[in-house]
Amino acid sequence: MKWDELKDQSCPVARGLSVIGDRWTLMVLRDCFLGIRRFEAMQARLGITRHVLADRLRKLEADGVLRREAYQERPTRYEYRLTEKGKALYPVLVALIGWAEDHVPPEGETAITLVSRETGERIEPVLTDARTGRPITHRDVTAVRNA
Amino acid sequence: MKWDELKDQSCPVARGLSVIGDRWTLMVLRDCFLGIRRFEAMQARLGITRHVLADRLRKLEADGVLRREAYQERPTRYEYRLTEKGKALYPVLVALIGWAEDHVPPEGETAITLVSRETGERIEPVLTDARTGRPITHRDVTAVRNA
DNA sequence: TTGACAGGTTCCGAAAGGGAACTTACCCAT
DNA sequence: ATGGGTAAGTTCCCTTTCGGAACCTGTCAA
Repeated sequence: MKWDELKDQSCPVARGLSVIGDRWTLMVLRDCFLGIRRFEAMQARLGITRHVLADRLRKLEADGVLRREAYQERPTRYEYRLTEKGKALYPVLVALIGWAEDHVPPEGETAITLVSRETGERIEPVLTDARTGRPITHRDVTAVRNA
Repeated sequence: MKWDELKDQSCPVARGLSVIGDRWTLMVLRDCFLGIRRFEAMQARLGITRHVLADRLRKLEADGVLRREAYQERPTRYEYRLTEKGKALYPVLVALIGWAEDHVPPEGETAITLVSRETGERIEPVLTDARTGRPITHRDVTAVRNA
């Protein structure tokens, strides 16, 4: 299978990965959530090559995850902002952070901590079922194939 | 930056992606969660080339996400199973599924639905803070850099 | 001895990625 | 007007990775 055939698959994992499954894409989105909006800043922070960054931003815009907005004229310069669709990816990023914090120990110390904007306290992300309020693990949940 | 330098970074997103940031890795893990354990079966389901699949399985084993277990001798054949570290990735996969279901519409119909193993009812994954029980969105949470 | 099965490995050409320099278009200070 | 700085890309070249298909190994069964 080729990579671009993924988006047409019926599996939601495949469809999701067709957008964010790339090596750099979630790193770009991490920076977006941190408020980084400009090409130069992203390139400097990520260490990604300019060519690849330009390509990823184009794709993310095409997929509706980012939107490009002119922040000055003459010369026209654009910055990249998360759309609602992009902001909806936050739980994916947080789930990944939670896993990495628990299972992929850093060399030195962890750079960021997620805190409540309101109380300033550290948060502990856990995925729950909105209906029952109970945590979701692979033991409680099973996937059924739709007929 | 090269890809394999990522695992040494202080950012948990980078560390997480150093393990599962690859194009195919989460697809492989999806199959693992569905109970697929053998090379041939994965290769047939994923359409990934055998070479890349062998490589990914090796890396996932080296990272402690999968463990290889002999299921027969003469000739020795191995199957791949999720470790606890691997099982802990379930929320990441579910968060991705949730996002894709809401924001990346399929061509036809969605192949799988997550249901409670107990009640059989459809679940609605939502990321919450274990302390307060409240949903986590980018609006409620902010990242602070550790000094 | 031929074939099937399972889990790989090997080979090749094609596509993607890394690194660095170049381009465009403007502003500002000398 | 000349040179330097800023920002967002693009272009070039070379290396790495990927996709596709064939081949290998060990065993059993017909």
